[in-house]
Amino acid sequence: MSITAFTLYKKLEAMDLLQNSPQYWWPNAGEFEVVIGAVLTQNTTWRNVEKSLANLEGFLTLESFLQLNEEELKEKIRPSGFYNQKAPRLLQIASNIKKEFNTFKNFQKSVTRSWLLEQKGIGEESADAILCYGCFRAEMVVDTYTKRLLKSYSVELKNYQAYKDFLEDDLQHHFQKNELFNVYALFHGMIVEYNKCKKSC
DNA sequence: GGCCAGGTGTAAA
DNA sequence: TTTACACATGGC
Repeated sequence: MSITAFTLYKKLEAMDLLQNSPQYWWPNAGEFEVVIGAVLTQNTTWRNVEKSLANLEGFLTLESFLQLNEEELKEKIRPSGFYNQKAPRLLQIASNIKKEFNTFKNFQKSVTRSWLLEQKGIGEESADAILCYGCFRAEMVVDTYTKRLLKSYSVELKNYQAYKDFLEDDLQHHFQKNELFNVYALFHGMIVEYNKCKKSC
């Protein structure tokens, strides 16, 4: 049987999955460290990302992060894997943000999805995670959990954008425009928490 | 011990 | 335009 995005959202909402989560689910949403976390969590558990973020204490703002050299960064993000490629990519991204927008505040206000996708190390999911949780934009994040969950309802689509459209198009009809950021942010969060819960509960 | 995690870039078909 | 593969640590 198939399902709509709105029905799925309501099902997950009724499960009260976010009771122990931050307001917008992603820790420290609206901070530069969301950019770091979005890259570090690629094919990596959040548990391992947390170790790296702890090592980066004091270097989690755009300006302080740019004080690090590549070797220092590699050492600090080692627990979240792929550090040889994530370190140079993160430094390049941070440097480009500084050059293009000067401050993280300006970045939040002005960055576009296509600008993010031009950055090496940021694909579609990371771009949406940064826009949604880092910039408070109404952009739905699609990850492997999302695809897996939809598949269990016989929804299988051809690419990332098709999943994003499937979710956003339906939800736009059920919420006011100013509610969408919150809905998308929590929807993705609930999907991830649902999968964690499925393993441990 | 093997499998997989809140993916992405590149090269080959 | 798809598909295969490298990238790497740590928990279960």
